[in-house]
Amino acid sequence: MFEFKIKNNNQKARSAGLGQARTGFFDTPHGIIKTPNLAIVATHGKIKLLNKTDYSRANPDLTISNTFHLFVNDKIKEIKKAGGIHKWSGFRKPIMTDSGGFQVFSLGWGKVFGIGKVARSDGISSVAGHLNLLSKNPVKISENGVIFNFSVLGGNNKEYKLTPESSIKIQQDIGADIIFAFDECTSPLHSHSYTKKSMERTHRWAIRSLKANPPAGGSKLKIQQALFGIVQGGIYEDLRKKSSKFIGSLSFDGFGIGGSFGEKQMADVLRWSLSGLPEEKPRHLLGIGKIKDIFIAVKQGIDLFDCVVPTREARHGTIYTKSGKLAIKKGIFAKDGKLIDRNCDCWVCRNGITRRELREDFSAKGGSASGGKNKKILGQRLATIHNINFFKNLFTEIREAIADNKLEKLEKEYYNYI
RNA sequence: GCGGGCGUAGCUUAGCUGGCUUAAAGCGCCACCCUGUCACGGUGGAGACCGCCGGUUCGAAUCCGGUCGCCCGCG
Repeated sequence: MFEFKIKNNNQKARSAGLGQARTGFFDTPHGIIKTPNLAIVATHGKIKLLNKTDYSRANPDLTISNTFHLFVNDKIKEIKKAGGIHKWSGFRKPIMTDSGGFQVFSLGWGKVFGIGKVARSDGISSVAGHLNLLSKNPVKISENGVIFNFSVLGGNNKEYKLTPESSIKIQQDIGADIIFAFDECTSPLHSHSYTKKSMERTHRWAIRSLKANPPAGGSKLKIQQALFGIVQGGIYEDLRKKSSKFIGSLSFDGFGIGGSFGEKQMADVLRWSLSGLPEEKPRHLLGIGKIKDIFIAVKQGIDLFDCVVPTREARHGTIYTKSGKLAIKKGIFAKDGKLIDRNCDCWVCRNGITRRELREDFSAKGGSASGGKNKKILGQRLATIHNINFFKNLFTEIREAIADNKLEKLEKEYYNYI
């Protein structure tokens, strides 16, 4: 189990200096994941708005759920009782869970400073310059773990605690095929010294996570979960390389590249982050999924991704087509009787839904207040199904292109996104 | 014909015992945004000479008269 077979590592391209792209198969208890591939985000256990039928229509290859959100929303017992997340959700393909480490950032510094996974260049210059905001951070980090308390932001006074051990325990109860070590995601706003301190703590947490979930291959435990360690180090070359070497030396089943960074640093940060990892194990780039970035990462040798982009943008009315994004809520589509994408084979397009119809399905109009809302949700559901299929096809094309050594050519076909 | 009600952004309305209104909101429209989901979303923006004419007043969307249009009763 959890064997990773690299099928095509594009030796020719590598020797020509054109990149490290590779294809492979990752064997899990719920099927083989062809790589490169993308996990569709299902934070609370299920992809937002999709019912069981929609799942079979969208048919994602794998999904990723979130330890922190399932924990805080008190779903763990329910999932465990059902016999794990596959039975609980009805999705029988590979599932991952994130450890909650990202929420240490997204609900902490990310929220306080209003920055996201990929920080924009015009943001606040540094955390050090805004120490007055320290007291507003609802996330308290210590060597032992992390305490979340949202009362500083006006929430209730309840505390939620996660440690490497408890995160792993929860992830075992959830029972996904691939789980992640507990870490702290840092941002480009953090200084070298803080990032170093945080990274070293994340390394200690990695060892603790590993101890709490011994590798499946070498253990007699019945737990059939692959554990991925996470490389941190922010935007700093020395730290990234160090983290890569350290995490890469541990007996993880695969690796995640974590952290929030600036838009222009993607390729560099990835190169440094991958420098110390063993070739024969899968590498997952956490949270990245804009098409431009996917190509950058695949060329660096990333095997797996997860990202909210396909589903969140679908809910916000952004429809992906090969010739570019369609902001389907705009007025220009009110009389557009064309198919959403005539080259698309998704369930929505196969059923002949036009742009005008999909736009109408995003409208809150149409009858009673609740009817309007349901109608709006219909559009969002259809868009979600379409976008999932779009990204699924994108990755199929990427795998084929790597095998045919035509990745550069494929990237050019997506010029609208580059 | 008589009595009553209503006419404010593209739509639905708030304001209507006059100055806090350079007229407000929701929807719609436009632009931008979304990267290990606090998000069925966020941030901006355009858009109204308050039906029309006249009067009272220092000052009227708000009061008065007339007029046009629509609605409801009674004939």
